[in-house]
Amino acid sequence: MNNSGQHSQQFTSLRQSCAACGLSELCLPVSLDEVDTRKLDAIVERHKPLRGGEHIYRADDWFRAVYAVRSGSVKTYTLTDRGEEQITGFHFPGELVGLDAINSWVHPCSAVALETTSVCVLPYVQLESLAADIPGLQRKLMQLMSREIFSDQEMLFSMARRSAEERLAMLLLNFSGRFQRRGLSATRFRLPMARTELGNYIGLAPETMSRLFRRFSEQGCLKAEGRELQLLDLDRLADLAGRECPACAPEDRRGGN
Amino acid sequence: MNNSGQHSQQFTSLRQSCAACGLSELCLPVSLDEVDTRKLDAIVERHKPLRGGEHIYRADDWFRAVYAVRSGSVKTYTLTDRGEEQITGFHFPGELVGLDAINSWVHPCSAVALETTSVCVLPYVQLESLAADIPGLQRKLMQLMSREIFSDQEMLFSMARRSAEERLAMLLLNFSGRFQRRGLSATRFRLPMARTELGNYIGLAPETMSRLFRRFSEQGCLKAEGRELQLLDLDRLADLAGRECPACAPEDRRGGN
DNA sequence: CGCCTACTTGAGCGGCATCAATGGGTGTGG
DNA sequence: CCACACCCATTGATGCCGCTCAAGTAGGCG
Repeated sequence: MNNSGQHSQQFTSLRQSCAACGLSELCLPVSLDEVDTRKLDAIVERHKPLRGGEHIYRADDWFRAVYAVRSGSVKTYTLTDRGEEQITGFHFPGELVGLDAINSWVHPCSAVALETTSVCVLPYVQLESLAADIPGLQRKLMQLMSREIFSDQEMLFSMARRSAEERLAMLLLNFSGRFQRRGLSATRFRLPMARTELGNYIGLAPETMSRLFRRFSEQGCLKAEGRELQLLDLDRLADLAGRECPACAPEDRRGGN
Repeated sequence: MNNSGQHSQQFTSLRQSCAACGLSELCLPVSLDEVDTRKLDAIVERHKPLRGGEHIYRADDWFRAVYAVRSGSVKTYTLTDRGEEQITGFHFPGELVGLDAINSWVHPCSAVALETTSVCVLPYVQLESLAADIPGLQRKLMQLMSREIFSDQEMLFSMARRSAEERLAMLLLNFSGRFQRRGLSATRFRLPMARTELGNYIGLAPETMSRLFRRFSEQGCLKAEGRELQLLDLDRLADLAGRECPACAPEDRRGGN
């Protein structure tokens, strides 16, 4: 539809190598030797950064490559049959986007930058043949996909039965852990997305999100100023996320009996 | 527990080859030539069938292999921190189980046979090196994992906002499609699991499941006799699954207004 | 300055979990 | 063969959580 000009700017000197990338521990090249890393380097395309709101690909686009987030953040989403946006994931530096298209060769969801974001483009056909050459790369790819399956399932069964409070606590802890893996603070970070979007992702109405943030603040385990978050009590959040369901509070179960 | 004798039958001639397996279209060997299929055959272990209730592996077990369901059906589940079972998936012939363990080398959930079930054991280390030899196999593996990611995400965002009615309709259609892919009837099948388990999977109480089945029957789109199901109106079910949310029924929205 | 979107706060209601009790199906033991 | 236990399915009553609606505030941007 829209999408600004994207005036051709292929001249950017983006030949930063995988070897020099600070995310190599999180991304693909882990455990590759110098030669293999160079081979990988040779197929990676790096373009100029995307601005917030620009799409990496759209649902139903032909699948050509997977994308490694290098900086910034990415949101993936589909449109429901009712035309509403349904967010399927948030992706931070060191994480891959587009793996769900390998099976059908068509992207089942759209991916859009939430802020200024740069990604490494990994053309899939070449990545595949490279993986056949380099056992370590093949293994790493499989591991990444396996982890994606696992974390999706974890989210899945988290959503199924858990209360709104539990869902939000889990999401905050999930973010906390992912920021920490990147060497950032586990307790203090800035959300790149609106609260509405967080709510969309975990299946809660914006109003509920607002009330939850206030409740968490009142309980002293959270401080929020706009998108700037500070987790004040990780233990308490873990309690909120895990234990403490209506059915297992030791005292106070319903009026009678 | 129960189940007839199944006297130790190690002598069974279980060397049925992948080439002869009717599921080859669904499982791994698709598009492999005769030589490659034989190589795959060589690493596949086939044991005697499991009886209902027997485990393939348990959560926290060391990861050694992935498993292809050949006949019967499998349920995967974890225990929540509250000690309750949370079902993470149902798996039918031609589908792989255990892919979520590749990343950590430990099974994050348990897998148990729902009925008499036979599986092909695919030792992962050997599968991995075989995949490096056979590009077609590598691609197929990646596709399978990609599909798993996609369908998990689909389930995920299906659960997030949808009503109980929509969830059940989606699940029934999902099963219908999977039975059809195996060449079985899309409208008539026998569920291998209890309704309680279905409800557990989609996050609904058993009582709600019961009421939903009755409602669907009254609407004439379903006939259920115990675990024997007959989908009478797939179109109507699709409507229930997709459109028809509380917010978009054209008439009859709330009392007032 | 006006518009739009995000966020907040309050009021009301409905969907679905929960509790409770019953009935059927099946395996088990007398 | 029947009695019993156990699990699963059903049905009704009750109440809470979180969605919906409505209104107001605040912040970003042309």
